[in-house]
Amino acid sequence: MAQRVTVLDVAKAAGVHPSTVSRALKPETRSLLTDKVSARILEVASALGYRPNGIAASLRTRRSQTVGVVIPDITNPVFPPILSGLEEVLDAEGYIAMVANAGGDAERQRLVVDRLLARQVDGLVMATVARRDPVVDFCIAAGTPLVMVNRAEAARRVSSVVSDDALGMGLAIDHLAALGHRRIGLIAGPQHLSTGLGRRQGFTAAMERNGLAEDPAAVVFAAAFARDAGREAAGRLLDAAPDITAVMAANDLLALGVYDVAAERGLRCPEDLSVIGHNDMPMVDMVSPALTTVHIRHREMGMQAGRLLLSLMRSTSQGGVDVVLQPTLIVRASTATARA
Amino acid sequence: MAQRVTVLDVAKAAGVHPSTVSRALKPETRSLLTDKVSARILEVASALGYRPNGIAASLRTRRSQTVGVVIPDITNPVFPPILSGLEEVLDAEGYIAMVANAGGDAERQRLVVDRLLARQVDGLVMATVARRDPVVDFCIAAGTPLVMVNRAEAARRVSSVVSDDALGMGLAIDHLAALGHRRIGLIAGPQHLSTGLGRRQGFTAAMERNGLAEDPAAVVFAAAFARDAGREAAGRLLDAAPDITAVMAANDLLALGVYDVAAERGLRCPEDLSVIGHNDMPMVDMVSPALTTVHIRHREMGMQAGRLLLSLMRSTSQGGVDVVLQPTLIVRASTATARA
DNA sequence: CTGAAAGCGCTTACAG
DNA sequence: CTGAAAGCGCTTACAG
Repeated sequence: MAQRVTVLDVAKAAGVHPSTVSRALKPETRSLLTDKVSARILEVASALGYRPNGIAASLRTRRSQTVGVVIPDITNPVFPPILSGLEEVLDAEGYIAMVANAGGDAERQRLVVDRLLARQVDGLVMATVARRDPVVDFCIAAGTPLVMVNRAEAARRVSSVVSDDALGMGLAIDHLAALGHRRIGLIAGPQHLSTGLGRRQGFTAAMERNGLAEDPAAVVFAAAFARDAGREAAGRLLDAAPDITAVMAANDLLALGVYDVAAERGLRCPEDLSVIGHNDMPMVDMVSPALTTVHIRHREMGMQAGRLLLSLMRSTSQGGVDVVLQPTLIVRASTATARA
Repeated sequence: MAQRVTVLDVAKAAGVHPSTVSRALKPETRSLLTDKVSARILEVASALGYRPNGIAASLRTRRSQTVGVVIPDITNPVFPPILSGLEEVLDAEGYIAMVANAGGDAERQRLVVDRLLARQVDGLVMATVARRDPVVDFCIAAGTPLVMVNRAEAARRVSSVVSDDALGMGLAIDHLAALGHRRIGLIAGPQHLSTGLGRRQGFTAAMERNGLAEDPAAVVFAAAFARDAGREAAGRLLDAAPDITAVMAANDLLALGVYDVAAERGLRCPEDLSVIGHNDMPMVDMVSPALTTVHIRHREMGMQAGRLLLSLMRSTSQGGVDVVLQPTLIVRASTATARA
């Protein structure tokens, strides 16, 4: 109802030309006008309850002031803080986020991106990316400014913000080694995701650096970064390598799966088995035992992604930038001296 | 780059008028055309990589196929499942969600809504609403289809989807009463929110129904639905009413605050003190002891809100509908027989 | 069944 | 410093 007032109405009421109204309304061009004129226009506009139609402006300027964000599962607790940081940065510059919960399926993701592009988003943030990802090809072909967050693709063609997975695993393994653990199992994540691969490689490197032998039987792959997948993998791991004294999980949900299996089998944590996670997602300080884990600043990740995208959208930067955040180790109650 | 192709280009390439292209592209109007013509147009369009400009279409049709979602804090675990359900429903009908993390401040919320309206959203979902909320007045004045989710306003002017707070509290108190608890404390939430007020009223009604005396000293108000506020309130509660054998918390985060204080004071849960939460947010099954709580189907809540908004946007319904979801009680390890 | 015209509401070179 | 004109890319009555 209210949205019937247009620049033309304001112009008429103020006795000026529509173009003058337009100029009065944006702070950048307001200085072109006499103070008296712009003051009158502003007054009339607010009296009439005028609200500029952003769609019309977008069509004319070819900039929608809108950014598309593609997320695999908003329900995964790592994403909300990323989104929150991203929005804070974007919002300050007048951008609004179109958030799409796209799931893990590439076909569906492509459809979602297509819809976002049809909506003329000025930029795209993808949190869904696999190491080789056809959806990325699709985005690149569209020529829209693009940033990946949390995960990167193998062929580093696009700017990204990720955590230093090797560093994180290094901190964790150093901690276990210092506690006297020698036989450490790994529950690795999906290897088609950069986090899955990077953390597994980081594990191997850190074991080597600590002079520990990596037992092939003690490296097990989870089908997904999820608690039930962790449960399943933990079962396999403890069957194949019952002598391990510690389990490194590629993320916190997998670590919770380890908790489940340990409880089932009567293994006490940390007395019989130390467990480390990755992410430091909300609430893992409250589980029992409180989880030792690699802390990633997800909010900061989102903010950095926002800044990167902003500079891309303004052509301030050419892209090809990888921002790598340094994680830290949070020692809690799930790790202890290795059992004899 | 790709986005240079327009209806005009397609029309020229296909040897028809732009309006014919437009008709060929939408399934609804396609039947107006000869199969041969529309087939050729579709072919040419895809060959040229044509993607309709949604902004231009929106300007013309005055429908943006876009919905604004205002959330106080996406980082609060109740909201992601709501969002997920909402998007699923909206997405199926071709709508995209603009999600704004607006915080708790009314001034800022109004600004966010203003921006969403400027972007010409076809509808609005608010998860931020207080019992009396100036932002709602603002939205109503704008005349945009509006649905509230999770919380409702006092003066039921707008359609909403909420949980039956009285029922939830009833289930919880019945459970405690059955376990022999007579002196039950309440950590109530903020009373300016419908959930805070409704749960407190539900508590009182349920105590009465069970023939239990409500001790005024044993009802304490938390400043916010947050863990630290719960901690602070739990301290006050246990000081004022040290003889209580159970604490009912108005949500899970408050319940976790109770856990913190109980641990500090050497009270064992559930042996010395039973605790019940509200929401059944993710991970509360993993805390120690696993939290007994009132389960709300947040995803369903989002889906219902989506359907309500859809019918409002299509003028299929007049609004004024309140959808109330029935919660269930999930009994876990934080409640037990009352101590002697 | 298809075309020609108008217009959604804004902004921005171009004049003056 | 302000106005007049054109056009962003689409859709939809209106003709024929």
